[in-house]
Amino acid sequence: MEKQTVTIYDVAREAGVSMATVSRVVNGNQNVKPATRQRVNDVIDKLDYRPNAVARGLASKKSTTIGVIIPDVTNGYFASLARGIDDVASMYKYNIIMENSDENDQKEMMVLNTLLAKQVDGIIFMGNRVNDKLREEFSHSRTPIVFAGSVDDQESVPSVSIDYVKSTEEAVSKLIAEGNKKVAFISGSLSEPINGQYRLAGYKEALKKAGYKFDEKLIFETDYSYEAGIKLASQLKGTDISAAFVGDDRLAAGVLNGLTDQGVKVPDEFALITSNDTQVAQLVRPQLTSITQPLYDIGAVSMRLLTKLMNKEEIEEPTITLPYGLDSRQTTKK
Amino acid sequence: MEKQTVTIYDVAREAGVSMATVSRVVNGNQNVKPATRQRVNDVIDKLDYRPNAVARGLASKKSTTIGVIIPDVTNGYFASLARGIDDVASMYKYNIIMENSDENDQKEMMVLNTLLAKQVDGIIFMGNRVNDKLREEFSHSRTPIVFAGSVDDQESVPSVSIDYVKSTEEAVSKLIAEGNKKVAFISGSLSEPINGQYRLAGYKEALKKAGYKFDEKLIFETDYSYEAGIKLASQLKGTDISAAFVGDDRLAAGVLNGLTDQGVKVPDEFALITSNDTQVAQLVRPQLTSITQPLYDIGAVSMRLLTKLMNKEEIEEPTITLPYGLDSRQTTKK
DNA sequence: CTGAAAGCGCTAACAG
DNA sequence: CTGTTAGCGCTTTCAG
Repeated sequence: MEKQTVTIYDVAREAGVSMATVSRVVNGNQNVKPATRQRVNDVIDKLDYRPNAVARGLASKKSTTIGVIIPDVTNGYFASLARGIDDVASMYKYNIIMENSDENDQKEMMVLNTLLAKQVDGIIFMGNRVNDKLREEFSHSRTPIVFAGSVDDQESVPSVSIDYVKSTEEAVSKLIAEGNKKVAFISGSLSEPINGQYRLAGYKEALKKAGYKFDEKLIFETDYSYEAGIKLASQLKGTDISAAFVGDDRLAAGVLNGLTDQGVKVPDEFALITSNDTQVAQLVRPQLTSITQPLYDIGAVSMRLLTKLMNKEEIEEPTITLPYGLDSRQTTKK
Repeated sequence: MEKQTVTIYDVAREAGVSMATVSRVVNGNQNVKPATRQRVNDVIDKLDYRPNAVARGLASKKSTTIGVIIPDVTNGYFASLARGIDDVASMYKYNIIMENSDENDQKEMMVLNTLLAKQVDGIIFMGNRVNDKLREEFSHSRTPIVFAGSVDDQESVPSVSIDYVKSTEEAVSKLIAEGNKKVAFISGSLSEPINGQYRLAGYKEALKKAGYKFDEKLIFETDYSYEAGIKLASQLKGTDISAAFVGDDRLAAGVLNGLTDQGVKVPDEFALITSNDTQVAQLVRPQLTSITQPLYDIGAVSMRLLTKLMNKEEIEEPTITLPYGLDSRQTTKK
C-alpha cells in the first residue's frame, strides 16, 4: 500500500539526528535547540509522521487510556455521566475504552480484566452495587479507580455522587407536606446500597419527621424498566396510596403513563417524584417533579478525580458529594 | 507494591519452557503437548499472569480495539447503535474506544487522528455528514471503516442504514392519505445528505404521487434539539399546516409537546410522524407514530461488517440496507 | 543540547 | 512439539 508507516527512526535519519532527539521534540521536551527542533518538525510534516501510541505505551508504561465500565449506554442517566467523563478525559488527553456491563457480576469481572490487560491508566466504574470479588480486584490492582454516580457502602473506593439520603428525604417530605398520608417507595433492588441503604434511609427519615410509621407494604422493589413502571401502575391503582417516590426516571415514566392511561389524574389523585432528572422526566406530560442531579458534572468530576489519582496527587477527600436540587414540575401539587 | 507485574518470561522460567511455548498456550495454538500446556497453565494460575495487551499489540500489529466516533452518547438514537456495536465487538473480542465528536468537523479530524495513533484495527463512524477532508483521510488510511446509521452520498465507504428515501415517502404518504393537504417536512440541516437528499426526496416523491406540488414554505430546517421542536410548534400553530414529518425523535417530541401545551389537539388537529423509533417516541403522550428502525441491529451489523473488513474477507455488498417499518401509534389517525 | 543503547512484553518466523 | 532469535516503535537513562 501507499503508506509504509513511517517511524521515529525514519524521521531521525531524514533529519540527521538521533531517535532520542526526535522523541524529545515529539514530547515537547525543552532540551532541544530551536534550530534542531525546527528541522525535526519539518521532517515530521514532510513525512507525515505520527507517533505510534502502542509503542509509546509499551515503552512508557502508560497507555493514556482509561476504562469506563457502564451498565448500559442506552440508559440516559449513565450516558450523561459518560459524556461528562469523556469530555474531561479528552481535555487531559486520555481516551476511553467503554464497556457495557449490564450490571452483571460475571461481565463486570470480565471487562475489568480486559481493561487491566489493555493497561488502562485508570478506571471509572458506574453501577449500583459492587460485589465482593470485584471490590477485592479493585483493591488489589494498583490501577486507580473511581465510582461515578454511586457510592460503595464500604467507602473503600473514591467516588462522586450526590447525597442520596438527604435528597430522598427531601423529596418524600415534600410529598408528605402536600397532604399524602401514604407515600410509596419504588426502586430497583433493595440489595443495591443506593436503594436499600441510602434512599430507604431517607424515606424512613422523612416518615419519622412527619410522625408516620413505616409500612412495608408501601415498599415496591422492581427492576429499572419502563415496562415495570407500567405494571406497577396497575397495582397502585385502587389502593389508598396517593403518592410515590421513584428511584429511576424510566421507571417513573412508566408509572406515570400507566396511571394516566388508566384514568388516574396526576398529580391530583396521585403525586410522583423521580430521582435522576434525566431528559425523560421532562418529556412526559405532566412533567415529572424530580430530584435534580448534576449528571454531567458527576462524570466530569469523577474523571478529574481520576486524573489526580493517576498523577499520585494527594487527595483531600476521596468521597465527593455534589449538590442536588428538587425541581417541582407537574407531578406534584406545588 | 505487592505485584511486580509478572511477564511471559517469568512464566517460561518457572515452567521450564521457552517464551514461545508460553505464548503458544496463551494464544491457544494447538502445537503444544497437552502435558506441557497443563504445566504452563498451572504456572500461569499460580503466578496470576496476565498477558499485556499493549506489548502484544506492538508485536502483532493488532490492537484488538476499534474506534467508534459518535456525535453524542447522550442521544438515544446513537446510543442504541453504540450498544449494538459494543455487543458484537465483544463477541469478537474487540474493545471499543469511544469518542464524542459533536458532529464538529475539527473534532472529528482530531479524534480520527488519535484513533489512528492508537492503532485501532477498524473504525465505525456515526454522524449525518462527512466533510471532504475526513473522507479523504478515510480513503487514505488502510484502516477499515464503516458508517453506521448514515450513508455517504458518494457511497465511497461501506455503510449500514435503512432506506431513508422510501421510509420517508411511506410516512408522508400516510399523512397525506389521512387527509392532510399541507404536510410539513421538519428536519436538521438540509446540507446533511440524509435530510437534504434522501428524506427530502422521499417527501417530494410522496407529494408527487398524491398530485400535490412542492411548497418550500413547508420545509423547516432546524437543529435536532427538543427545544427547537418547542419553538417550531409556535410557528406551526395557526397556519394551515395540519401534519408534519419529523426527522428526529427529540425534535418531534418538542413539536408534539409544544403543540399540546398550546392547546392543539394531536392527532385531531395536527398529525405527526417521527423517524427514529427511539424510546422517547413511546414515552410521550400521545405516543408518536414513527418509522421504525432496527437501531441495535444497525450497530451490530456495522460491527459485523467491520470484522469482515478487518479480516480482509470478500464483501459482496458494502452498502447494507436494513428493513424499516412504520408503526402507527397515537399521533396519526389510523 | 544530543546520541548510544538498553529495554518495555510479546509475537513470529525459522530451525530443529 | 519446542526453542532461538529478531524485532514491533518508542522512551529513557547515561554519557558526553
